Amino acid sequence: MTDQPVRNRPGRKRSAASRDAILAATLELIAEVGYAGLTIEGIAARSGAGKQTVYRWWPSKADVLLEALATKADVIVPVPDRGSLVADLREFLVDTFALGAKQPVGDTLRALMAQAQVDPAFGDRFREDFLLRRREVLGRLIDRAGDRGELPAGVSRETLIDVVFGTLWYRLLATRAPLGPELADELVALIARA
Amino acid sequence: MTDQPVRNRPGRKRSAASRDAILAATLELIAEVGYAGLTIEGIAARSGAGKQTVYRWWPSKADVLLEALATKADVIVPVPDRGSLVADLREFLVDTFALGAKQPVGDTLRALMAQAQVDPAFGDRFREDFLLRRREVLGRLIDRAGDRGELPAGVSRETLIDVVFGTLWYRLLATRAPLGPELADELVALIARA
Amino acid sequence: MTDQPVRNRPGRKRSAASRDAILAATLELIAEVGYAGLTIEGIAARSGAGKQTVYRWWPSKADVLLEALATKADVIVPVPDRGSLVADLREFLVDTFALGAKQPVGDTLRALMAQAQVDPAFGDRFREDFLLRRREVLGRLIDRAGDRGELPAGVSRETLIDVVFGTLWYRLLATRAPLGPELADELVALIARA
Amino acid sequence: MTDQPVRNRPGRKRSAASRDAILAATLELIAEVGYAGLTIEGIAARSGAGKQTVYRWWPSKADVLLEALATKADVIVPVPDRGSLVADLREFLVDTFALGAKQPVGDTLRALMAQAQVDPAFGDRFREDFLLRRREVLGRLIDRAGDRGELPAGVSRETLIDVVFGTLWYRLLATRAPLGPELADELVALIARA
DNA sequence: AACTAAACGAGACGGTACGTCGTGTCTTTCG
DNA sequence: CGAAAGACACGACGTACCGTCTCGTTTAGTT
Repeated sequence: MTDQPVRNRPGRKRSAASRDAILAATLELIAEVGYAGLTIEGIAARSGAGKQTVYRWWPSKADVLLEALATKADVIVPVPDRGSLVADLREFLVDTFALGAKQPVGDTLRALMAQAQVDPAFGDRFREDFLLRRREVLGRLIDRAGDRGELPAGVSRETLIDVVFGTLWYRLLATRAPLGPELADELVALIARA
Repeated sequence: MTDQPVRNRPGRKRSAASRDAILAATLELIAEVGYAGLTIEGIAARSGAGKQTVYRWWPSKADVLLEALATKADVIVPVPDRGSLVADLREFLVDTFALGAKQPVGDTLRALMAQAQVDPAFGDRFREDFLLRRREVLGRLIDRAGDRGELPAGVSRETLIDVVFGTLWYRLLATRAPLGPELADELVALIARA
Repeated sequence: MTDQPVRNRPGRKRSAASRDAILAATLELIAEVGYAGLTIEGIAARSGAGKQTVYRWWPSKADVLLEALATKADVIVPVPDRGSLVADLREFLVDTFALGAKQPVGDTLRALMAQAQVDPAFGDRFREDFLLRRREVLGRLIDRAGDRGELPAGVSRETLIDVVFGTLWYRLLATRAPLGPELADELVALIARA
Repeated sequence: MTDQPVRNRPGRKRSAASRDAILAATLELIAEVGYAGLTIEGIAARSGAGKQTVYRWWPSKADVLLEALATKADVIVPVPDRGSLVADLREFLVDTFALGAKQPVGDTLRALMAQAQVDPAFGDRFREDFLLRRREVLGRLIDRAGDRGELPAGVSRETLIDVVFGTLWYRLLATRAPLGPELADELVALIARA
């Protein structure tokens, strides 16, 4: 995720043990002290690595966390074609909500989105490496519905995606209301009915 | 915003001059150095106040910023009844988008939402003092539409609000795509058509 | 000790209750938290007085302490004439050591001497109001011995005083060895034998 | 003075440049602003070191000052045997007084003795690292005189040391009278005559 | 096998900001 | 009008992390 070596440089190779220990320590710490209490100093201490080793491979604590998250829950899951927008969208939403409703995952996502606001460079990486990949999945689903003529008029593909993810993120970030299947049903109703 | 004394306590009264200088300095600094570069130390120095004075009245820099924002753009604006959901909602969205599209306001909102994720106590205050007030305004508009029978079936009042604000915030936080009248039209189409 | 009124000024008179409460609180606090932990803030809080009231009457916490000490143990005690330097000096030393050996008195004296080094203005007041008065008492005793021809040659009156008080203070400040009658005997021996 | 390395610990070594800069800055500052005006903040700023670096190696500003003093005037100077108590003691006193009469040295000593009263832990270090070493030097001189039978009866070795240093310190701390060779003569007379 | 290069743990370094404490001044209200 | 209460500007405190920089050690190629 951080580099594509290919070559054959001399010198000691990157230690997979360190990498794993760092990512594991990060996940432990985020659960124990929260994102605000997470520090590179703490990650290094907990993992038994030196600070330099962390800085060598990740530009910020948010990037460590992003990679740690990726090791847990992979971001790209193909969506099988269930034959209709209603069925496809419902399945996608129920799966996605289930993931976000898991406490540690939801907390991490909130922290990363927060950091993306404060650190623009990380924001770009977060968009690229996470948000856009998720949009693509939903996008393919919507394109299939478009081919079937199931989409509402007057609303662009991109805006539809914004509405779906917007509602999801708004619940996560703002109201912190539960993400359940009822919300999935309502969103499906809103989009399919239009 | 912090207290409603009514009191007759002895002792020197809170200095309005200090309060104003602090809020003004905060707005200057957020424009100059951004939220990440904003510090209580810096606010105190720029405003000519002591750090203690800031800490006495606000629990965090985000709270200062929230109050500073409130002095600039008041949060509650009544929405006149234009006779139909389409007209009401479009006007509300265009006005709201126009505010959020202003660079300093949008930046500040993003920073506050970010901080709300990281600092749960501030999160509660932000919800209470800002987010819920905005929801109320939209809620009244939707209730009027409900009375007229203009609302889509199968979607609750709260979820409708989530969809509208969710899309708005998602654009602000995630895609950073422009908030223009076209988006307003699409949202109106989606909701009114359903 | 700080002022000699005589006057007929208008306005409310100085509150003796406040003065006493402040001095009493000071003695309590010095015992509880030591000189370093003693603050004007704390004295005011403990005594129920306002900080301003303390500042109005004493220039520093050391001055409060000096006056509090004076209320406890009066500084000038006449020394009866026992007929010889040996007897006079021994009595003076035993009495003086007994006072300094009392834990709170010794601690306070050490603190005041320390403060006198750090704050030159207080140093002058301490010398004037305390140290010189003590020297005078010993000086009179030595003068009587001089009249009797009991003093060693080659050592001035002032230097003799320096030697006696120097040894006393050095034990207090530096070695913190006990101040007992044996030391009195040795000093008497040294001076009378010479 | 703070540690006995010998070690083979990993990690970057202590920077001698920082140490020297800190001690030098301390001596400059004590001359410019006095002990009360001396702050760790100021020492760090003047020396170009970080505050943490100062705190890492010294527990208080007094300890920095003590070590800075030790780099300037070494504390242990052997006293040559001049053949008699009178000669030895006079030389010791004249040398010692000359040192203490130097304005910055005297000021620093006064400040350290003051701090030793206020901060008991530093008091122990001051006694151990400075006062006792000086006592040893004088002690050896007195032991030589004892071997020659030159000491007054009825006065212990330790008390003799107390008398000499007591008089010296009392002049420094209390009367602030000059430390000149006349005082040396008088002390020699007092002790040798007894 | 010797050499070179990089990664590693450890930890000191110059910094910045933190949140708190005490100072001495001021303003307000009460008795 | 004195004295309480308490807000204020100021400045230093000691701490926590930041991100960088040596150290000495370990691990891989490359000669």
